[in-house]
Amino acid sequence: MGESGSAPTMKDVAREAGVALGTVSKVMNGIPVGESYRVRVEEAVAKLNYRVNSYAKGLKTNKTYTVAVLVPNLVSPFFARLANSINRALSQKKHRMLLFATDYDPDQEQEYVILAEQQKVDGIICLSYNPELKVSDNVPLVSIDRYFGAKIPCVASDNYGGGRIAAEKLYENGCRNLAFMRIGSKLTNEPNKRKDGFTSACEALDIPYTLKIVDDGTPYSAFEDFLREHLRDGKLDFDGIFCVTDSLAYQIVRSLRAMGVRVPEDVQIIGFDGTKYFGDQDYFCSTIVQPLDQIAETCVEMILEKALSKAPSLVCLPVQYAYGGTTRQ
Amino acid sequence: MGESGSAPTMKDVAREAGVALGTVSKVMNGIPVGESYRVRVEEAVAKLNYRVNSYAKGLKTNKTYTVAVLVPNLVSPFFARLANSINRALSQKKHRMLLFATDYDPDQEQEYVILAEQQKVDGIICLSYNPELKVSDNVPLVSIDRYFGAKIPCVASDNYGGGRIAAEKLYENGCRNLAFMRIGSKLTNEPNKRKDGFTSACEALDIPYTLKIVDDGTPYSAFEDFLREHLRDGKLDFDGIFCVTDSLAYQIVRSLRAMGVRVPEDVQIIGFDGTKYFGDQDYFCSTIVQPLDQIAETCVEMILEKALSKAPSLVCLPVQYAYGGTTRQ
DNA sequence: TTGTATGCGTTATCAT
DNA sequence: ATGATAACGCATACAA
Repeated sequence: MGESGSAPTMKDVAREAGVALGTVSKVMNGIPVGESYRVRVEEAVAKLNYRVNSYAKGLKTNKTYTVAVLVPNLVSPFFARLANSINRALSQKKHRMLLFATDYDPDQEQEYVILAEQQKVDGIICLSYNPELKVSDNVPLVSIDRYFGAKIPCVASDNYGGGRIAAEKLYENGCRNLAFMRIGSKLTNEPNKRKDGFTSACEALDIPYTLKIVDDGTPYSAFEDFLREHLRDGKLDFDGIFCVTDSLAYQIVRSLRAMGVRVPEDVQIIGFDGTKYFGDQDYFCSTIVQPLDQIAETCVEMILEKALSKAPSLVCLPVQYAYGGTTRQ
Repeated sequence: MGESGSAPTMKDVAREAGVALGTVSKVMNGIPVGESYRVRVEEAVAKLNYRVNSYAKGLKTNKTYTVAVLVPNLVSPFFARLANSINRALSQKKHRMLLFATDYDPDQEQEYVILAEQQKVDGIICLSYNPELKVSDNVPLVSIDRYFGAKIPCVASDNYGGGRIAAEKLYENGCRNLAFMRIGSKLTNEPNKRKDGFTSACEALDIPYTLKIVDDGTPYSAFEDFLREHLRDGKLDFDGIFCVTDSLAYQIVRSLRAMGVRVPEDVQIIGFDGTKYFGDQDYFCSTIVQPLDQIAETCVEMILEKALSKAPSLVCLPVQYAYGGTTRQ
């Protein structure tokens, strides 16, 4: 292309079309120019296969149409779907997505934030596990699921409400003795509210509940031990279990079935997230579905909003119960 | 930051440190300068929280350390894992990933390729469904799973070998009447070779086989009809089935069990991809595992290689059988 | 309406 | 070794 094999520039186009540089710029940006000029420029563009250099443009305009997205990985279906939804939302607004996988590592998160800043992105959307993430205040940042303080807007599902719905649904389905299970960080993030909503609903319904909460890194067998402790004569103490994620719920279902406990006949189980087989088939389990598209769209809108400073500091979006085979219908 | 609220530049740092612009540049790029100068610059950088503007740098150096990755979506576990592996491989080589989801749409693919070119990426890695994708020849492109001709390197699993392994494994496990099932594009992409390897092995083993291949868009029920046609007195004609993907295999297993056919007792099933529950738990089914990390690393190495022109036009990487509960062990 | 000139933040080539 | 200066490709204010 161009003269020498490197990409053609506006100058090449201008020479080819026999017009001035500024005219080419105008045509490329849809600014009206004389009809004949426009045609000649467009022909030259087509002939040379010219592409605007967005680096030069970005340097000049201080706008890159690029947003950095930080998630732990793309292997967990939840993160993958989240990234997918964010990507779609950005794409609709003519923005591109720079994706960083942090692997839950606070140091990497910090490093990627710095990289994103160098990259002069128009904003950063992150699902962070670094409680003391430092970010320059000249780049907009929206957090998902983690409240960083009033200065940084946080978008999350209504985790508290989801916990309530789970308890209420189990109650409605006849359960009278519930359990909540969770493995997770001690960081104060929004998903922790799932438990609070759950216990609050149990208390309102006046039914007993048991909590089994273990720290990150605890082997899964801790849950199996817990289940076994509550198993007497092949019957479980509980008739309903709320698990903090679908992933955990799925494992619990397997363990219970292996122990001879029937799901949902003997015990009903509800997970959280709304994960589906292969992304598009059935739900793994009955679940509280997170509105990922809505979360993504909200994040993107907030990031691209100029007035981020006076955005709400926490946005909670409504969740929904969905049947997935591990509850009575 | 800086003076006015906008990000500080090298000029600001130079003024703050009382040195010349060029000196700051050298420090930022690790080029040796006098010890005292270096310290002063570093202090100024820290004080101002200065970040190199990669757009200015990219404009000057014509190197962006950014690679565009095009996949259909991040919802399918296979694509998500692939993107994850590519991201990791790029990250290790100090490159960033610009992710585009094409939704299988040839027009969008073309559009994103153009966008990537504008973005002056150092290369493009794509898993394309557009047989006539046009790409300027001044930007390196590596294709996954689709052979575009000798000029564009293609990286893929050894799909043919995988098909063979599936047939041989089923035979080894006692199967003597096999079936292959597939839903998929008629485009000539590498995964089509799964069938060829399978049939070739069947013929070598001298065992009969049946093919059920339907076009994209065909409802899944076509497979259930097919199964029912081959069901006599609760027994299936086949004792082994090779499915083109884990996703299909999973559905087939469900259908069969619903029909009262036992898996793996009555019929053994092998899928393809190596997909796991929630990305990190068990395999969905017995499967031919694709070496995603290796595919990703190969793509990245080739893209960052200067001598892409004399790269091999097709690289096939070895696959492996893995037990996942739908075969006899 | 079209053309010209300046500067965005950086690197690199010069003299010094 | 350090400091001044010219590009990189583009947008834009200004002059024609």
